[in-house]
Amino acid sequence: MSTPSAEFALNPLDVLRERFAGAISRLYAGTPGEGQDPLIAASKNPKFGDYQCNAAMALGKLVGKPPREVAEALLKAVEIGDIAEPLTGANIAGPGFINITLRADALATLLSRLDTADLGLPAPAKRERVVVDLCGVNLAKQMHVGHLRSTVIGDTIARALSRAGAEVIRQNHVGDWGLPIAMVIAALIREHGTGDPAKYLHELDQLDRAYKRAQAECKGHDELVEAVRHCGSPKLAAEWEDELKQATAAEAKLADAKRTLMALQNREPTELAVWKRIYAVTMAECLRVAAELSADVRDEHSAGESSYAEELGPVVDELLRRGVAEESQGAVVVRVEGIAEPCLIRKSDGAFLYATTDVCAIRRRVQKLGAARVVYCVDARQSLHFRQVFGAAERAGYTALPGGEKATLMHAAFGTILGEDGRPFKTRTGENVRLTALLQEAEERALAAALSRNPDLEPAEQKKVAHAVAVAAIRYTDLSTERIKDYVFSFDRMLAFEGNTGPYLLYALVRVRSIFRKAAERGVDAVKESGAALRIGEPAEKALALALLRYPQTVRDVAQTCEPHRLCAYLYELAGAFAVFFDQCPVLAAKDEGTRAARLSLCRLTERVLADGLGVLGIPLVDRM
RNA sequence: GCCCCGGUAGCUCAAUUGGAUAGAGCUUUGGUCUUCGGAACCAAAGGUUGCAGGUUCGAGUCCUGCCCGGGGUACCA
Repeated sequence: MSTPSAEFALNPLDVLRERFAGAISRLYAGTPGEGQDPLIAASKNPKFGDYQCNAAMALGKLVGKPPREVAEALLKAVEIGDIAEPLTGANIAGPGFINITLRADALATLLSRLDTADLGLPAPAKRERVVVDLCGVNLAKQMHVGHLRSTVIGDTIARALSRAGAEVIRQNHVGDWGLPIAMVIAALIREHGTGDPAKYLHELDQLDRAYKRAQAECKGHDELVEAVRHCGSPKLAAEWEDELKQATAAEAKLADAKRTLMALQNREPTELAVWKRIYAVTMAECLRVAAELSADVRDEHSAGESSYAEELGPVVDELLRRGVAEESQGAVVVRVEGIAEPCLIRKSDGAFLYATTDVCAIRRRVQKLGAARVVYCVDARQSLHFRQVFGAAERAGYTALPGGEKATLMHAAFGTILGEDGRPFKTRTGENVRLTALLQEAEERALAAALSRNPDLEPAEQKKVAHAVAVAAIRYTDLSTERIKDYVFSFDRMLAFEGNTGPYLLYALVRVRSIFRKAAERGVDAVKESGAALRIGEPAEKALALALLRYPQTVRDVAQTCEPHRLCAYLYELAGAFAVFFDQCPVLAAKDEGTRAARLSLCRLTERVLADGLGVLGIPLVDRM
């Protein structure tokens, strides 16, 4: 996420940072203050100017002079006359803050640099390769609310990285292997025989039911039953007859599942055919749901657990041989510094675990795919698991890139979606809420709300608008707060359309677009005029311009930190700045043609940044709503 | 027990990673508008940032100890 050199910078922060750094190094060469960060920041309060330099306090400490004296020296030494109003003693405030106000013409120049095809985010010469682990579909299960955050946040992080110039490889770590799947396969073969599974298996709902059935059938083996069985009392055994029968049946089913798992691992045609069918049926449905949420998760992003099956044994053996792993209580573990619980990579019965797969995944992603960064967009409850796996991979040397540099592993953890009761979000019957159901209800509500405000909405457009607003509401809610925090799911709040919501941002886009539509109706050549020179006069124009200039760095920050809520907050502020501008600065009815053209340019740029930003959030765009 | 995460206005959340008087939205009250979409804009009201110490020019942010809530804690994924 490199920043452009200040010479071509469009971000005032970059320009000011460079100029003040220059002044500091000239003034304090050879002193402890020489390398002091200029500490340039956008001012929170307009009365402190547009930007501020906060370095004088730290410098004062370093060179043993009063901070205000340092500030005085700084503002005399720094050369920013080309972009800022002249600095005088009046610009020094408080303990030594230097307040800076940009010149209107400089603002226009900077804005024109933003007005390029890439909106200030040119592709860097060296594109960093990043793997984003997202979505996490499970075979034989519908996409439900438990997949929402990984899909939406992961997709947005991937988009931000890509927009900031990274080469992104999305990886859907599909849960397509292991005993649970074997249980389903075993159950299906018992129920339908060994014939072609395509003949009886058509949709995911069948599998969803089969999965639950298989889970239930294999359960029933608890410690109480075990105790009764072993106590040898005929009386107790008679009383517990049903439970014992159930347990015996469950054990048989479980044994069947384990046999099936072995068969699957040996690529037996019957089991493999059922597995393939389950895979096809599941993915067709789940990828369609992902697409409806405008998440870019496609078949080629799938890298299921099954694809690591062949690597597990050799990796564990290798780690044992190299002394990275050790035997412990019959199992194989990798001990990780600073964590009490070791990372378990082979069970005492010889089977592998999900940690084994994840260690192999790191090896593949870094050493084969060449990822300099791997971002895991996974539930925060997996935090310990990833600390263990990252530590194990590190010890194994799997985080070393082919060139020798070390890859960065990051768990972009997110909190839980809660119901109104504060417990994890479920249906009244305790089921997981399906994403299709969620989306459908959101669309119905969105349509009703849209029609109540805009009854003239063309029937042909209604479906598109309802979908865009629903996706905007759902995604924005999920993205707009810090991802580590839990949130309570509420249709009412996300579709309230007032304040900080996805629909509000769409509304801002619709309003700016309607200006151009109106322009066309009135015969104004908006395309030509909006290419006119920018001119910043009114306070509302200036505030909008300052907001626009922050866009590229905001996207880079989101890519760096994997925190989409920063982009949400930015876009909300931009939408707010535009709303004020829209309120106070007539565009088509501007007092003269020059002003109209300049304002059309500002509108065009606002439209482009809003659309681009909404695109990074994965929110579908509309012209009307 | 140990580990991780959270605690900010009545409610939902921010706070540019240590900067000025902690900001938005919702709610409430009042106001703006013969004008490009009122899903708007402006203003008022609302705070011991869980508690107590510490670090320093400066702490919601960092360090220590407590309190409350959630989660995780060796052979499920």
